[in-house]
Amino acid sequence: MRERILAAIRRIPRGKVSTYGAVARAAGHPGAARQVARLMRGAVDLPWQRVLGAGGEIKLTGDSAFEQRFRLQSEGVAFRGRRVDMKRHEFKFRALPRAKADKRNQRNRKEPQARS
DNA sequence: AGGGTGACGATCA
DNA sequence: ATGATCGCCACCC
Repeated sequence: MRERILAAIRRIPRGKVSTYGAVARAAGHPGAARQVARLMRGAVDLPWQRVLGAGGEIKLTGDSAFEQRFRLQSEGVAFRGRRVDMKRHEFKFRALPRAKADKRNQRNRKEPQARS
């Protein structure tokens, strides 16, 4: 579970954001939003600032909340009041990594290797 | 086993 | 918009 979640978070591109719940679902663990958050507390090398609460709200408190906002604005993410303008910056994951891989293969499928 | 906790989320007053 | 409530789930006493 840990790896799938971290992988999902790392897929969020610069200038885009997602939510704890969406990351959990994308990793194949619907309902595990809290675990996503928990997991980020020790993880290094992670674009943690791109993960927000539902609706684009920053769930951190105190200084870290300010830092998250600062880092997001630094990469071009616009806020509307206290929340991120999800309309413009929400990153949509493509189903499960599994299904995703299949689709990708299907599309790139043109190798005339089917002979024998 | 039992109870409390949280970078959550959906719902309702 | 704000606060309360409840469901959820892995951890940690």
